[in-house]
Amino acid sequence: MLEFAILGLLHDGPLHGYELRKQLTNALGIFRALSYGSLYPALRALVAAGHISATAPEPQPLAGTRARITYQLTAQGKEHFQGLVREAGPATWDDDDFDVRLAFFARTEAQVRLRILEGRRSRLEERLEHMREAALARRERMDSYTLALQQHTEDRAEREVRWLEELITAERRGAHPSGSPPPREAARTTQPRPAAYPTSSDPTHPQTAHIETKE
Amino acid sequence: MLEFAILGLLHDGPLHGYELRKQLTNALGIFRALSYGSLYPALRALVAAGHISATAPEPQPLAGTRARITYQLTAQGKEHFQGLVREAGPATWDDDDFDVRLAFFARTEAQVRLRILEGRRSRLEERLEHMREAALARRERMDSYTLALQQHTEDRAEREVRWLEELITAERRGAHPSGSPPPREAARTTQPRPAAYPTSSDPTHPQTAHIETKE
DNA sequence: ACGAGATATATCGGACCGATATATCTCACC
DNA sequence: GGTGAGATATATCGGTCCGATATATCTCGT
Repeated sequence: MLEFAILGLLHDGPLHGYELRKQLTNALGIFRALSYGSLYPALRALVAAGHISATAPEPQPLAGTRARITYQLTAQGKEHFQGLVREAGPATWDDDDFDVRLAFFARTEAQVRLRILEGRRSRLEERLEHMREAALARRERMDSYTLALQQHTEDRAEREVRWLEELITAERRGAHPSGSPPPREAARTTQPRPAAYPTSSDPTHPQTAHIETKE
Repeated sequence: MLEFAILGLLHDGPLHGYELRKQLTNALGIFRALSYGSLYPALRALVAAGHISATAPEPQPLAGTRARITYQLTAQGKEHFQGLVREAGPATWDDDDFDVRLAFFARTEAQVRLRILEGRRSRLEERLEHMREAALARRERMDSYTLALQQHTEDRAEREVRWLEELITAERRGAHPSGSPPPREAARTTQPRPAAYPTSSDPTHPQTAHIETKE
């Protein structure tokens, strides 16, 4: 996943480790606080694999900075990234992975985008159903804190499902990456927002993805 | 963290590994899908430390199950847990850790509860501020997907802050662990599947980030 | 009688974090 | 002019937890 993110970011131009980390942490918001203990080894591995190339530590550091090593994508790395993008498997529906995938949607084919969004939605719906069952089964023995947490988590999941629904609708309608912007979280100031939920073009159950549910 | 959760759960009575995992994963909702690769080693470590004790694999397995090893809390383990509960440090404000802590609030002193809730709130507020700055700095170069994600994440964080605010208020008012229940997130108890439309039952201000109350 | 599936314990490699060490440069402040 | 806080930058290490996999036993439907 980290390697995927690095390759994705380097599409925008060469970067050195420190800056790369900032982008991944702050800018993209993915990786709450990416550790150098993950980053530098990953960079070395990518160099070893030939997916990126490293410039030797700058001989004459420009004013204001220590010598740095700049990394850039190789042709092979670009290819590898495209391969990874297409491999949108079950792991992709997970919380962290999903965010990273979404961050590089602009470089992802529409077909794959839809698959990821729908996979994520199914995943959340499964989780929700599961949560509700479990909650029902022990609603007696729950202290108020657990209950509060349970409800907040449930609410959050429901919201995300709705958000995904909007993204999916927009996607199907053919909103281009740099064209019209996807919905902005229901801006609940007003605006009834007609037809923002499932509707036509939704045969039955859109996806058959459905990964084996554990327990 | 895992050890903390195990010790916490075992307060309710002895359990064997398989069941313990179910409780941690499904019931408490913490640990999306706790791995046995974490659980069993953790159990052994806890036994070695004397915090829990293990019954030898049942000599005569009752009908219907394979022989199992049952674990129960020792007096020392109980003590250790109390020590951990009081050590509510910065690590506690993190997403996963916070959920686990909250799950055992019923066994946590009011003073510590408040500290955790407020710490969590500050953390979220910092993160929010940081996100907004970063977003502002590169609002030009953001594709629509990144923007959508950014906004959804922001919205989710705002909501959690509001939720925390309610919990904190309730806590200060002195809602006792087994007494009056804390606020329940716009209560919508059960209800099979509340169709996906914007619930406008939000009493608090819809938008407007009132993020000033940092300490 | 047979296989699918739940119950149950266990191990292994790998991904990522958190703390720490290190070096260099800038800038505020006294 | 000296000192120290803080940003920039690379690096390593131990630890925690995940994901896949192996194993054995019992139940139940067909």
